[in-house]
Amino acid sequence: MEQHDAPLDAPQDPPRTMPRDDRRAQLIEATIKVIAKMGYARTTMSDVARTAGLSHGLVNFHFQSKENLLLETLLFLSAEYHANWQAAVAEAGANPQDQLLALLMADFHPAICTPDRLSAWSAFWGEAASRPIYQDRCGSFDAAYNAFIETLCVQMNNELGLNSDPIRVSRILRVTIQGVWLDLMTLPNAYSMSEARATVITAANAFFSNVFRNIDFEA
Amino acid sequence: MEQHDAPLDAPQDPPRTMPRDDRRAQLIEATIKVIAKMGYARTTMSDVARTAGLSHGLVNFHFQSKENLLLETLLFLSAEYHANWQAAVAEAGANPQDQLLALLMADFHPAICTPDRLSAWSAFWGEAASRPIYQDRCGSFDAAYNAFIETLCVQMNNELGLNSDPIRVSRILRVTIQGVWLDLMTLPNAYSMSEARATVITAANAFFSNVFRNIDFEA
Amino acid sequence: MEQHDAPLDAPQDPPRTMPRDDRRAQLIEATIKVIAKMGYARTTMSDVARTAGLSHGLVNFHFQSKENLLLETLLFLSAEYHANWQAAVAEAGANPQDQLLALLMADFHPAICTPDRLSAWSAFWGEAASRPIYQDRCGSFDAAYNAFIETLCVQMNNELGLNSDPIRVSRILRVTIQGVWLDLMTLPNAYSMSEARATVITAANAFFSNVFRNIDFEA
Amino acid sequence: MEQHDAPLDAPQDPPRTMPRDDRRAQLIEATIKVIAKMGYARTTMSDVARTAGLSHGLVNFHFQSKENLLLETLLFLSAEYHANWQAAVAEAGANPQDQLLALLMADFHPAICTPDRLSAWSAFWGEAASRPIYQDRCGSFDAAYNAFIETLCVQMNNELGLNSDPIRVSRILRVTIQGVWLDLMTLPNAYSMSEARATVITAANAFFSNVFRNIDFEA
DNA sequence: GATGAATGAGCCTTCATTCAT
DNA sequence: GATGAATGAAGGCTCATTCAT
Repeated sequence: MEQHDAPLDAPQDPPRTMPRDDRRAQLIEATIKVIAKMGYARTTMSDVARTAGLSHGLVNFHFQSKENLLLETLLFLSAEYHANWQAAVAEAGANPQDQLLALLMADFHPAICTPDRLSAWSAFWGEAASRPIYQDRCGSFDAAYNAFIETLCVQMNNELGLNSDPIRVSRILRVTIQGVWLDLMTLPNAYSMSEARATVITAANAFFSNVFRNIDFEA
Repeated sequence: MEQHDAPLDAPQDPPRTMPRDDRRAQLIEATIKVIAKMGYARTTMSDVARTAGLSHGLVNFHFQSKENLLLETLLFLSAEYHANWQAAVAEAGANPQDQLLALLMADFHPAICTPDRLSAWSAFWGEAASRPIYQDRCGSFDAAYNAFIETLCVQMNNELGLNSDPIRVSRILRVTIQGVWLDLMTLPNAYSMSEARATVITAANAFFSNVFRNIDFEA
Repeated sequence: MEQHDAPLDAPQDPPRTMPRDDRRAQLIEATIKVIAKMGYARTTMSDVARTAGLSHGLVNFHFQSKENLLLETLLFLSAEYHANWQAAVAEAGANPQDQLLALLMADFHPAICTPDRLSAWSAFWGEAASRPIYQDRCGSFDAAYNAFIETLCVQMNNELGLNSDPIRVSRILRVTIQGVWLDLMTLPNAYSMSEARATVITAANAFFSNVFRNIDFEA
Repeated sequence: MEQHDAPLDAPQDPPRTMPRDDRRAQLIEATIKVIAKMGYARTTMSDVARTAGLSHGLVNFHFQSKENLLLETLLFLSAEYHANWQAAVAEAGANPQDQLLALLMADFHPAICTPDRLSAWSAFWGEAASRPIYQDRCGSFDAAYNAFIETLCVQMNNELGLNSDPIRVSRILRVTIQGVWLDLMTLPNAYSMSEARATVITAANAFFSNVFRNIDFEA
């Protein structure tokens, strides 16, 4: 506990004071953990503080209120999610088919698709129905995502000479990912991550002439 | 609401005491309403009692605890859901194609697919991740449902001479319905019930050679 | 449960309706049991009704309130206690020495000195300090008892030519019985009833020249 | 009570926050007062908090539950009782006769023998019969006490050449003190503290050849 | 007389929030 | 910045009491 007299260059000791943003990130990460473990309804400020290894007074200092802490946590998850698929798509190049595959697989990126994050997302979804302020961040995660996957479906149709309804197809792909996520959270004996990926690819293949037939799901 | 000065022959006057099961049903219905409106986390016993027009003591009298009231509510929803699709399938006859259509559309039956029930389901899903006792009732609603839709997919494949993976296809159909439900709850400007049905049919058509191409979604 | 059509002369079946006083006695006996088991603080009307095998509505019907039920229970115990030592003394004849012995042993009469009754007495004592209405019934059980044991001590002094203070001696004998009772209730490994009797006799012998030296404690 | 307009240098102002142990002691003292006044059964957390001049939330903060608060109060009384007679005996020197006198009189020490403490003890005794967890602390207050008074009785017998049963004698002395305490609590018109002391000494004299015949009870 | 559903006051407890140090 | 004691609103639960049947 004692810190006075600490020798210079003791890097393993967490500093007594940290930059604002680091503390905030630390607390948000703790919030995700607690929501995942306890559920939304039974998440308390003390749990969050204890998980972060901080005093509970600090949580209010940095986030003003529990309401705000939870909202900021959702905003963080939402931004992280957005950044993740944006990066994946950017890396995929200009080809719609590559972009769609990148988009579909992005949700299974290990930084995003952790048990804690899946649980936290589920918890926020459950509350969103009665919390207008959560809705536009939870509904489909991300309006830009919806717009983009629709665009891709249109481009795929054009490229492949198909005429399926891109709105419905993109919706099915989106909710399939969502549903697979929920399965991973909820099912007593859930299937593997590879099987989850395979399921999403199976859906995409059904609408786009099997173009993803040679994908390796283990990646 | 007022009853004073009730004219002679006012048969609508609710009896002060009711049979146990009727009161339980009444309280469960109130619980669904409150969860839908307030969300799981902010549902209180007083809300439930007030919504049912009863004293809060009665809720504990019939359900012993809040925990138990919520569990019984989930069990009720689960049983209701199960009974609904079972009835729909039974009515559809022996043809797998008719049975699958009946199954897919059953979830949109007006008795099941009300805003209150959708919201309540969402709320329970959100909690299920951290409540093992909820999981087997929420996971996929219903293990029998999963088994049955898989069987139907196998039969459809046989009949239509297809060889898609029935596990993955049935999973996609299931989560598509789930996802469409969540959309109806969560999206700021959700689409219509017909569009919801159409989306599910679109998914089924993609896997089963368009056999449902002539379905009327408005029914 | 069914009682209709009961053949004449079925004495083993408790009658649907009982005389007032029998029901009251039945409920008081149940109250003693419950207080003994649960303690005063955690005794509830429902416990009493359940122990008596009756509906809890009946308890209020017969006793108007919990407060009154408890008071009447104490009055019953008090009257029973009084009647017991009165009868014992009456049976002992006119000799003060025999009367004192009868009085001291009366408290160990099997009708009085049961675990349930001892516990119930302890519970009422504990409450008496803050309940003026209990005090004169609990303090020394019974003012007549105090007066009588003092009289006996005076008579014993006269007969034996002693001059100990009869007030203090009678007080010591009284509280010794009380204390032995409490021990039987409270001590983890209490001593036997014979040892309890022996202890009281030992006290009496100390003040009255060993006149009770040949008493058989096992009786 | 009022503090507004407090003059400069008002040192009596209680600090808003206190060390944990001080607050605990303060709350235990308040609990004793409330039990004494209301009895065990009607003691509420709010009463305790109000008596201590603190918010009710603080009681749970320091004691977690009512159950625990009451248990810790009993443990405190028990420890206090033990420390009191230990100190009295230590001060009395090595002579068994002096030690026994010190032990018998210790229970009337003004720090121990206050109306509030006597009432609280009575209340706990009353509950102990149905609370195993209270029993070993209430039974005879203190197993060490029992052992010690027995030892003293043996030593007194040896010194005085007597052969009374030390177990029964020590038991009578112990329950006489207990009974006198209960009298002070319970009797409508209880006798004085001096008379209480005199009664105990009278008992001791009866068993030990009047060795305490010259004691001044007023001390 | 007897029943048990219904009521509501009162209690214990939790927990978000404040604030002196 | 950081801490943790302190507050008090709010909620779950118990249980004595009532009352229609």
